[in-house]
Amino acid sequence: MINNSNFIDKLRSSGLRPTKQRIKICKVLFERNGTFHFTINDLAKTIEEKLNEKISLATVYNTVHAFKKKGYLKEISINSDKSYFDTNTSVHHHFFDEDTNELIDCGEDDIDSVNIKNNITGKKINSVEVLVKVASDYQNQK
Amino acid sequence: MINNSNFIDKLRSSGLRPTKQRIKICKVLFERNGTFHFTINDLAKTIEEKLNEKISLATVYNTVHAFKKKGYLKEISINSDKSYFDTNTSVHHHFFDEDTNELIDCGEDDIDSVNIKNNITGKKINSVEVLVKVASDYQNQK
DNA sequence: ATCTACATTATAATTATTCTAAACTGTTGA
DNA sequence: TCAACAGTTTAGAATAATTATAATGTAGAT
Repeated sequence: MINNSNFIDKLRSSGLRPTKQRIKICKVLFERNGTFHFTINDLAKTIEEKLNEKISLATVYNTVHAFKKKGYLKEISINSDKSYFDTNTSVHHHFFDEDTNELIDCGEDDIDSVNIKNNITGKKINSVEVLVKVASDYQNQK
Repeated sequence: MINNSNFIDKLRSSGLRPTKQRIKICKVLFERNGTFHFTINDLAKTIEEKLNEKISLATVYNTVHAFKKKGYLKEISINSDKSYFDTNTSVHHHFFDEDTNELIDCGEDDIDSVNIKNNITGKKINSVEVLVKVASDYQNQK
C-alpha cells in the first residue's frame, strides 16, 4: 500500500484519475522485474489471481487502452485473433514462438537497427517493428 | 474463360481441386498487375462486384487459407481486428497507413535487409517482417 | 458536504472467424 | 458413360474478441 503513491502520481500527472482499479492494474503490470507480454485476458486472469478480486473486463480494456495512449504500454503487431501488449515501451523487436504462441523480447544485440530509406510522402513514421516468427523444426516439417 | 487453364493446372498441381469458386477467386486475386492487399471482406466484396455473383463467406475463408497454406498468399502481421493478406509472396516489408488503414508494399530499396544476429535456441526462423506504421502529422497531434 | 465530470460495471451488441451438417461436384475406375 | 466417393460449398449457428450502452459509483473541486 505504501508505494501506491508512485502510481497515483504517475496517473495524475498524465491526466488519468487514480481510481482503485487503475492503481491495482498498475501494480499488476509494473510491480515486477522484467517485461510482461499479455493479452487482455491474460491480464484479467492475473489480476484475479494476484489480487483475489475481479475487475470488470470492460474496465481492463478501457484501462489498457488508456495506458497505451499515455505511452505506458505498447501494442505488439502479431497477426492473431487477439491483441498483445508489452510493458516494455522502448523501441525493441520480438520473436514470436509459433509452437507456444509466446512473445519474446529481442535483446538490443539480436537485431541491427532497421534503416528506413524511403518513407511515404507526407506521412510521419509512428513505429517500426520487426517480428521474427520461429518454430521448432519438427513443426515446420508438416 | 480461355486462360482459366492456367489456374486449373496450378490448383491441380498443388493438390487442390479446381472448383468453380476457386477458379473465380484465382481470377480476382491473380489476374491483375501489381499486388493486392486485402481482408477477407475486401475480397468477398470485390468478387461480388467483379463477377456479379456471390461466393459464400465460408468458402472465401476456406480458399484464402488453402491458398496461404500452398504459398499463393502471404498473411501480413498488423495488429488489427482483422487479418490482411497479400498476393505478393516474396520477402518484403510493409508500410501501414494508420489514417486510411491501407497496407503498402515497401520497395526493395526502402529498407535494408534485416540481420538477425541471435535466434532462440532450438528454433527455426520462419519469417522476418518489418511493419512501418505511418500517419499524417495532423493525426499524430491529437 | 455537495456537485459534476469522469469511471466502472454488467450486460447487450457487434464483428471477425470457425464450425456444422446437409447438399453438391470433381475425379476415378468399372 | 456413369456410379460412387471424397473433397467442397453453403447457409446459418456457434464462438471469441472487442466495443457500446446505460445505470451506478467515485475522485476532486467548490
